[in-house]
Amino acid sequence: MQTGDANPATGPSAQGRPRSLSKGRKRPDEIAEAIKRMIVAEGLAPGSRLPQERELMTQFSAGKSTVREALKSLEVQGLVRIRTGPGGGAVVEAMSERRAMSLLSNYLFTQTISIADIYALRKQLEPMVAVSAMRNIDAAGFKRLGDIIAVYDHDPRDGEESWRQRMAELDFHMVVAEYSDNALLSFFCRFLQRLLKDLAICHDIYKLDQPVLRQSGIAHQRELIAAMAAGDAPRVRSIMTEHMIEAEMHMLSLEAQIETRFLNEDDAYPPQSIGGGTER
Amino acid sequence: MQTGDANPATGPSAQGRPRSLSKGRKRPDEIAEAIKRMIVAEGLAPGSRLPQERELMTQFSAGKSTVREALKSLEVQGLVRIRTGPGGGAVVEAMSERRAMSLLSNYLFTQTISIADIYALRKQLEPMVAVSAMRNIDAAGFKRLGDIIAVYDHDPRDGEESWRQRMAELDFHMVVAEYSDNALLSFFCRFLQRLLKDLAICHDIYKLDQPVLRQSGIAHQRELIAAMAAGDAPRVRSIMTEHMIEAEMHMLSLEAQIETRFLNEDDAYPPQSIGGGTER
DNA sequence: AGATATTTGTTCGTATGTATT
DNA sequence: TAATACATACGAACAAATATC
Repeated sequence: MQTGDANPATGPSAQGRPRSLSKGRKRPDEIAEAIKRMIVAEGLAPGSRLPQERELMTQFSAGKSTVREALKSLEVQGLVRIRTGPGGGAVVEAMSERRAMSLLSNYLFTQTISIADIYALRKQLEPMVAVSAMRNIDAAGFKRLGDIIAVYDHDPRDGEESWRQRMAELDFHMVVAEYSDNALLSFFCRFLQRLLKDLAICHDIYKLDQPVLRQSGIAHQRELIAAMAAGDAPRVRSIMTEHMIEAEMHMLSLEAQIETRFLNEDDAYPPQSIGGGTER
Repeated sequence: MQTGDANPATGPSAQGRPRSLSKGRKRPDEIAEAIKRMIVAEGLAPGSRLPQERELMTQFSAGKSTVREALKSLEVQGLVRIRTGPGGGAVVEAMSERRAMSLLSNYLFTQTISIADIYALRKQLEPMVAVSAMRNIDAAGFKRLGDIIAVYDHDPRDGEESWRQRMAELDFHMVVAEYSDNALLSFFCRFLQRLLKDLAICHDIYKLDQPVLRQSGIAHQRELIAAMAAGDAPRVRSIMTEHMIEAEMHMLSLEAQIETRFLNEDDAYPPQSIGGGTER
């Protein structure tokens, strides 16, 4: 049964769309939910292929564009990726951290967030994540941290380089959090770091070089690496706490209230635009 | 210029779609991004109306279903709501916390999360959020908290009621977090609470009554209310910390590793299904 | 490398549902 | 109630991408 019985030009006559009931819910959403249920029910892992457009059309007796909308919805939610060509179609996908952050930033867009808010959290979470990372980091990880420090181990030539150094400082913490095995903690930390990278207000702050602070930051980070290598959890915690307090004081001395700016999942660090729709 | 010059049945001949460049990006995504940019550029607040389908079609020289897909994408992201009828169309919307959590849970679905992970965070964040809430809560807030406690101020008749009591205990913390003016902190706490409500493993745990723990929990919460009313921040912090430690011990004694289950934004507390696509 | 087949991507006329006036 | 304005849905035709031979 081909939805419309291949009714040529006449069209309207035998419309025949049962459409169970039009109880508020719209067709594409119903289909999207049905597909989701299918994914969980069959325990489809990332990589599994879903039925293709054609088949979904008949399966749900829906039109092409309706099915497409449903698929689009799933794509935006980061649950599937759609490919063209032979053997193409929708494949189940694991949502990227990047997309999760973009989506979340859309929510925060309407909220008011201050730098103080962010640091109130970082003061608690960064020490925790550092201790957690300590238990998993390896030589390669330490090398990555060392390489990052090298980026800001000298005076910046201009505001541009100063900004890049601040980004690298945040990358340092990004890498640390990456080694934590607490996925929630890691995500929260990295999200806060991402916010600091993208917030419009911070952008201006980062252009100013603060030699004293930068020196102190590097000192803290080197001590941190040593403490992590030594497996000294209390020391890791206290160093990171002090590091955060210092960073907070610096940031607070500049700006207080800011409006959340959007993160864009595609661009590098553009301070404004809403979080991404589709990967790449 | 009407997209296709109202070319009747001939159709294909003068296709004339410039399509700037087909560099990987697909049309609906381009349009969605363009609309997003429009929203930020013009600073459209929630409630503002976007151009309607017809106009967007001409504006982007795109077909109906293409525009529709773009709009669908924005809808899933919680940025607009679409209404039918005269004066209908897409209106800018503030993303709901509920949807933000659903979307985020889709990401966590593929990660491994343990109860210990959740409580490691709660131990830090709940005391913080309680202190933060203390500064904003009013008489009405205290009344809400008291009413919630009443739900579990007695022995449950069965596993069903025991479960409802556990939900109410989490609601207590939900309300506390609601009064914090740190939107990030509040969101993180409430998200953790939501996870505890929806995780499949927890579902089983909640069916067992633990009279001793419940009594102790109530005692803590009553002390907490008193400390908040008195504006005693250190006391609020220490009570909540102890409360969390106790709760963690209880939960850990039951289960360790769990797979993240999805949150569903529509249903009440169903332990499995992927987070919602569209509101309501 | 080029041709071909497969499958998604996009358009557009038509028809219908739904909310406003 | 009717008219109107708008979204919602269908599906055939065509375009573009991509895998396979």
